[in-house]
Amino acid sequence: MSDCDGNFMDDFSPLTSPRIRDALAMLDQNDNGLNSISETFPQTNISPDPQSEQRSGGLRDRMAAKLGFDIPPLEIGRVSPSANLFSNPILVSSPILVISPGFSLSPFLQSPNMLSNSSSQVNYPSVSTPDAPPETVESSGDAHATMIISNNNLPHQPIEVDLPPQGGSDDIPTENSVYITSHESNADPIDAPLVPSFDSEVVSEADVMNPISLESGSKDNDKDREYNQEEDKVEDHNVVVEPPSRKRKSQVNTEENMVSNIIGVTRPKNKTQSVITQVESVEDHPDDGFRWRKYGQKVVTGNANPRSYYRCTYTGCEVKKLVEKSVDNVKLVVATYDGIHEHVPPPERISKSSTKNQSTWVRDGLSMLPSLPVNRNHGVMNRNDEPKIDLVIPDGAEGIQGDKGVTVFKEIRERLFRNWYQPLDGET
DNA sequence: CGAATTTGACCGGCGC
DNA sequence: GCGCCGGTCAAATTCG
Repeated sequence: MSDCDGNFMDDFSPLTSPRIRDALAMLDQNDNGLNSISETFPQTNISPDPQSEQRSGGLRDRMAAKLGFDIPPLEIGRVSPSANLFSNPILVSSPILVISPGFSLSPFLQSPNMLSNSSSQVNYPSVSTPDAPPETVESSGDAHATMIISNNNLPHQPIEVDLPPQGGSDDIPTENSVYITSHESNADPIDAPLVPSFDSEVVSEADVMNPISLESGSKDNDKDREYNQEEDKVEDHNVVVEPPSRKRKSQVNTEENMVSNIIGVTRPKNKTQSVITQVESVEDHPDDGFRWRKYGQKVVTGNANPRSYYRCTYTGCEVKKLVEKSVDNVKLVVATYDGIHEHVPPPERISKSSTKNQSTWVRDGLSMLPSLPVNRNHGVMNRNDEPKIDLVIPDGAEGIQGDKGVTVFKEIRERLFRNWYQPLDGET
């Protein structure tokens, strides 16, 4: 917990790449700071990607049916030569995705394609923005991403987003996609304060790699922490706060705080934010810079590839991670991070990663963006929840250079951690 | 020998 | 009410 108190930002690595900005810019042509997508693209109904028609009958279709919207096909092929986010170098370009609370992640795991690159334009039917074409968001590059926007009040909105031509450096690891669910409205009365209130944020894949220090209500769960004992061997990578593990009858009953998500999985009643990353890798469990302990494995319907369950081994950290290979492409490893790491990666780990694995969060700034401020009470989506993107970091977002060479987007930081971040040197 | 993984059982939610 | 399903537990096993 101590890690969370104030200085976590100093632990972020430099946010050097403009890539995220470009990507974000694609989503929001408004040059006036942060904008709510729900405001910018009210009631949008994205037209199905023509390419998706070519994959009828696939998992994507199943998921589309399940989610209630069409899923654009995955376009894999853009590989960053030096991408080494994970120990496995084969990574795909990564789009940026933010999903509001109430949107189940499970479907994405089963059909990661919907997260991947797609066509070159974003069509936003009914979109009306001062600075952006009503129905189209063009990109400055050739990389694309498909966005699934969830909103409790809007229809599911798959949005394709073009990514800039690797605006960042080549060594920026690129995940195929990142989903971030957030929420805010249903925060648990008890835990809500633990995480700054914020709407969905558009974050780069690197964000997922952040060793972020966020409170996650662990105060109430200290007694539940038993699985981690290695503070100096952190290997975490992504964070999302998850409520205490579901207990059996004989165990502490916290069912009153639980609720089912879209596919019936027990989740915290007030939703939990999660981040889904998709990485092309030959390994079943690519190294993401954090240390995980596997606690289960299971084959789930819709994917012959088993899903593995991991927990962060860091003491007190309750971040969980689900990893499975895409049913459509075994090279794609889809990982869902549930919870927020309340600690920073240990020095040795950072060193190791930067020298051996070249984990991005160590080498480039993107990874050091504040990770998803996930409240254990956020993220769980209900079957009827609608997609929503509450916030898009506009092009030209102000980056802040910290005293440790850390650069973060001020907008993001303030939005995500406004309740407890400490101004960086030179900042007013 | 301690840590990590494996794996079958168990649990609870959801749909029928 | 029952069966299915995803997630978790925990004893056994393997690994370093």
